[in-house]
Amino acid sequence: MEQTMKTIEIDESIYDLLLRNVNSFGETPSDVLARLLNLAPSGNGRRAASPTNQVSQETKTPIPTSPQNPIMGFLNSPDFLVHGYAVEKFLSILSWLYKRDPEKFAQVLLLNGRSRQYFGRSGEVLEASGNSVMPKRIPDTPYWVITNSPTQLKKQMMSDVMRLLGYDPASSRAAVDAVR
Amino acid sequence: MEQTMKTIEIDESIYDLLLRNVNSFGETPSDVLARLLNLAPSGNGRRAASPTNQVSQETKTPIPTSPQNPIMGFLNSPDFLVHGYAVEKFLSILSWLYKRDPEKFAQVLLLNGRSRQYFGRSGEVLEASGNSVMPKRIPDTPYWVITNSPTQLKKQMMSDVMRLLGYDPASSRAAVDAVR
DNA sequence: GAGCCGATCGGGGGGATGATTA
DNA sequence: CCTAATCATCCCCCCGATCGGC
Repeated sequence: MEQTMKTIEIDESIYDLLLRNVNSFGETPSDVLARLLNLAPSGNGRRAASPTNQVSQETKTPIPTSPQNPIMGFLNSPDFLVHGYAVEKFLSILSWLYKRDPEKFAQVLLLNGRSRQYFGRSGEVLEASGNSVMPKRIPDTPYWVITNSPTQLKKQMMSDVMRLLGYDPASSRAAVDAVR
Repeated sequence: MEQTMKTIEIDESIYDLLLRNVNSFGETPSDVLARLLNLAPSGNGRRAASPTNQVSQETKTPIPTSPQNPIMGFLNSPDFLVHGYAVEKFLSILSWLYKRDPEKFAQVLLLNGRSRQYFGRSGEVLEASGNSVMPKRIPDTPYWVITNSPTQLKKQMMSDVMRLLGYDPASSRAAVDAVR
């Protein structure tokens, strides 16, 4: 067990829970936790084989292919798949996001870069914040976005928008990957 | 909602797992654990048939999640969540603190390092106290802070500010953790 | 402004890292 | 001299916007 240990404080009720789940002599709180959380024990011993695990253990997100995710459905729909350019896809996704929750979408107005304003209620606002910003109206929406940016930045913007609007990482990743 | 706390040592891999499962600012390891261990079979739709993995808990008390004190509300608000950089978050929190009590905020002027002045009423004051100090105005505030410091020091500063302004440890910790 | 998209490259800033000092 | 904490240099990444490609 050559592992770095960390010390944390836990609520007594959790402590009790751990106690109740001690399975053999000599188990440390860490051992019990590892089992309960379904982690492979660090050094020794066996692990409880339990495939379905609720806890997100890795950063790797297995991308769901079926529309378990509302946005997946959209990203695979003809309406979206028509688009060829990254800009079109970018705008299209934003438009869909707006439609899903027009109120909350207003939050995107908070996003900006070092100097540029990323979103606005008019193209002029955006033009004022930088040069050759190429503002475009997000279709069927009262909002505008800047459009002159590396694809990588468009992805970044999409990621920020998704986070702000409260989407889960998987949906966010899907949307980001779709900007291309 | 005061609970006795217990201190335990856990494997670093578990610690990392907890970190990856932090859902909102201000959550303690205990909060995260509570959520993970408490997991109902499945939140949505189908249930994972994995009794092997089920935690024995006759605990009827739903384990408390993070208390909602005012600053946590802010830390989870769009206004704060927009920010990507540690500096931005740092400034944003300070701005919020100022707004809550502009008078008392003046206390921060007392904070300094070995040679550098940390806060001031102008950028020049701060520049005079060190090199490449990168003074920035705290938004919507007559105060400036130095900005060129390791994140760890920004956290320290935040901690000091919170203490000076009389915030409780939980709020302080939440603010400190949010600088990242 | 009006052709439009977006890669490329210059510039600037964040903040890690190594230096410095108590 | 050694350690811990602060300082500030400087690398790297990110953003901006020009300009090449279609």
